[in-house]
Amino acid sequence: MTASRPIPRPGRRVRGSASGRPVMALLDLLGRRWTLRVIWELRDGPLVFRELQARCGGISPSVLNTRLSELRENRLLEAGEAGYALTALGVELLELFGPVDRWAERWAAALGGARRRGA
Amino acid sequence: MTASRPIPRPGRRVRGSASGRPVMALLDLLGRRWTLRVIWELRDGPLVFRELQARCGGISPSVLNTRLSELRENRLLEAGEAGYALTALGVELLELFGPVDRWAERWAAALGGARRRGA
DNA sequence: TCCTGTGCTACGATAATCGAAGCATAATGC
DNA sequence: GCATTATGCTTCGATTATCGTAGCACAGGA
Repeated sequence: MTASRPIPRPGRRVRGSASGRPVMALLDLLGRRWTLRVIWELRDGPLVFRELQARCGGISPSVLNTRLSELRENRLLEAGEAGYALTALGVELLELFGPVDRWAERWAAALGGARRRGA
Repeated sequence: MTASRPIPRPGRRVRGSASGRPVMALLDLLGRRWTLRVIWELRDGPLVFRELQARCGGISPSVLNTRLSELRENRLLEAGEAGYALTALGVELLELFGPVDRWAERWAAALGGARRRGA
């Protein structure tokens, strides 16, 4: 255990917010590197540790394990027979990102159409 | 110039993904520390630099400036008379988080009701 | 001129993340 | 029994991101 920051949880004080408002805890949790990506990669079903690691582009196992712990602690994810899977709560959260996926396409179109820079 | 990581953009390769899929770029962008929070704090209107910094719990100005650059570069935010404000795109993205806010409340309720640990 | 507020930079210190290697366990094949 | 493979996961040194404080340059206002 590397004993990093406390895992953000609703009702607790979180990074940069003394309020403990749920959304602040959520933003803290999701704002950590790879967290959003991990949830995203589990959208089509459970994945074992190493497969999940690969899907996340070779994220280092220590960080992945840390993220898995945080997400498990917050009941967004659980370990089962087939590997790690989103819980019912996790699926709900993921579903909120469905529109985000579609929006990202429009965002890309807006950026690509509006400017002619970069690659 | 600290020349950190390249700013993620749709169509470019991003952290842990060679695909350049818009949603991957978005996850990379939003997965950086304080990014979600900055967008969130601008939900009620423009804020000047220092006020935004304060709302984010005293985030260090260098990081805030980095985040602002990234968000400006991606047209989610712009600097105007009254300070920094979300663009139309930024508002759209924020609106996707409306359900997230409500969901966070239910999430907190689920966690609080289901377990009796921690403090 | 002296405040105050603005956006923002510099820089040393600290914490998070990386990258690679490896451990312990369990299942499989021989 | 013994090697092989796959599993979840740990360790550790190196790199990167973020922090925290101080301060600069500019623009009013008094």
